[in-house]
Amino acid sequence: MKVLVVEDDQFHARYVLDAISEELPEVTEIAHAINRDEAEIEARTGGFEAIVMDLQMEQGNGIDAARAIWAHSPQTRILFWSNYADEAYLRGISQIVPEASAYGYVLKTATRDRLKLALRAVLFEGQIMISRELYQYQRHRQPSSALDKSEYAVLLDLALGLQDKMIAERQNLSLRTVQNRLQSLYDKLGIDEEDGPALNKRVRALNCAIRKKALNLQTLESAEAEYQRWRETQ
Amino acid sequence: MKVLVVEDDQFHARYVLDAISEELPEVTEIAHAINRDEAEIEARTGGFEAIVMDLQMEQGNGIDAARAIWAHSPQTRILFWSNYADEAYLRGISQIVPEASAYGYVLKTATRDRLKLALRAVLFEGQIMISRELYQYQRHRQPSSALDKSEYAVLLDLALGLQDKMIAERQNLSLRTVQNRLQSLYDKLGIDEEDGPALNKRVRALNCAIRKKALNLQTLESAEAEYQRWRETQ
DNA sequence: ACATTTTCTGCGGGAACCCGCAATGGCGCA
DNA sequence: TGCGCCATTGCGGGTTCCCGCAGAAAATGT
Repeated sequence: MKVLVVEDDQFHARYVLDAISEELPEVTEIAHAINRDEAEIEARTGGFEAIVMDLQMEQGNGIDAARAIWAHSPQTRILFWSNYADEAYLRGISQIVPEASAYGYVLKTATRDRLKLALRAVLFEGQIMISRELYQYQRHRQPSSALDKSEYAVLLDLALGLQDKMIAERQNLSLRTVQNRLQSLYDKLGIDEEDGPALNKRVRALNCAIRKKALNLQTLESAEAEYQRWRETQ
Repeated sequence: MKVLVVEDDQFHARYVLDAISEELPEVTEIAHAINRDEAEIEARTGGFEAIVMDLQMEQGNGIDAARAIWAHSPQTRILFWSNYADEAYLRGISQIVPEASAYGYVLKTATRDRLKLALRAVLFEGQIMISRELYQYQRHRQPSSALDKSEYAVLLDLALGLQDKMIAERQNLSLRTVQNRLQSLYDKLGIDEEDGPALNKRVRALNCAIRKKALNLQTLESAEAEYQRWRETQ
């Protein structure tokens, strides 16, 4: 079994490499990439069955790297190993994970035992394994506070700075429907329940989404890139 | 000389501790805190002359911790050791650093030699030392693209979601002047020069500020807390 | 098949926002 | 002192945004 580790922090890289060789004697070869370019080249040419990847890397972000890798070899199992329990990351990943693959999400603050467990479960057994801290965001039939898919899509467009008309065009909705989506977005982000004077709901929504970790810098960058691509074809 | 290291990542903590004992034999005692509470208690009771602190910690952020420490002992020298070269951090720090103290900002990606240099320069010699990657934001007489103090203040209020009238009240400006500030903010963030269809400038400004690292999650949290405090006294 | 609920859509109005124009008032410089 | 420059402020108008109302369309339950 061949495993690739993508991690730019040398200490964390060593830690994972050690954990892998301890927990998975089945692994015959371990490679190590320290940035996105290296990772994609290695993944394309190395024929790895499994990858451990840090989501925060210097150039680009881990989700885009994973998308590229999965586009080329959709059966690759990827364990994401991240500092942050952001809903934004989990949403980004679950949108791109292919049917044929397995993935996991472990926090760097997890114990060594939990990391080892995830390594075995995901890389070797092909299970899906998500850290409990994130699982709350997985609620599909939600308690009214989780964003559904279309609301999240509108949130992304709002975050880009698009106006209602443009969002309607991109989502193939009428203007009024977009405004309804925004309304429920405002509700779910809890914007009106704050007392105090009136706020600019649009900006407040972006602010809250970021503070609640529903969006983060990588999400914004990805959405921006996607929007620019969309605009070329409009 | 007594030094306190505030760092929640065990590997990075060990790295710094090693570097300190190698580079600064003058240090007689090294303590280690792994979160904000520990850091404040240690700093208050330990009588440290110098601190090395990670800006990203689990609870609260490093800047608020530094503010609390400096409020209690303003001569303490603090070397910030961070993963990110965000303008937001530098602005936050330079607003709270007391006259009597010295501080430094080093990236975790810096070489061991540069870290050692910063340790000696800041902790021992009491110099100011800022990583080159960040120094670009220090331009006081700026090439028209850097935000001046009042523009940054308006940016913070905008980011909170305040509307023009409220910003005017908080900054003691007329409505129209706030709008002028917003105008120059939009210019400097480069919002109009994008082709494409019109955007919602307010949201776009927040988006750009975040992508340009002029704001980050910690900034938003701090500004939010400060705003809530202000509202109590209104 | 029918009734009920939910979602989508258009219309209209009040509020907030963006910004051009012009008047005022400080500040430096010759 | 006088002149020009720039920040500040008020006014007005066009645009966008937020949202209540009500009808149309779709989904759901019986």
